[in-house]
Amino acid sequence: MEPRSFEDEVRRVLERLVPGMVMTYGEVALEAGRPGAARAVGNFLARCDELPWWRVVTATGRLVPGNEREHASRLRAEGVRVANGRVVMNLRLR
DNA sequence: TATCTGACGATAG
DNA sequence: CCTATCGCCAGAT
Repeated sequence: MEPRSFEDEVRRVLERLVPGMVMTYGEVALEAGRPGAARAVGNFLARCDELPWWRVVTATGRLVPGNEREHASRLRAEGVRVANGRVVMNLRLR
């Protein structure tokens, strides 16, 4: 069997995200079976308009550099809290 | 095979 | 909180 490409793996992950859900680039990479490829995920999303790229942010909740206005707008439209240019992340208590 | 690029991430200061 | 660094990855050259 021909192994699916990196981009196809990322599509699989993004396609099952629903409005209001947000993931980090690193999480997407992990779910796609490519731990550590967070940077590659960003590069791909940068030139992919068929996917919900706005539902992906950095590990600290930062939005897309240079396009924060639109990014925040799209997120808020789905009920996601955004403040000071970043998504209000859930506190992951351990 | 070697380098370079970039919507990343963790860490040190 | 911020910047500087370094490590990592997939693609393009």
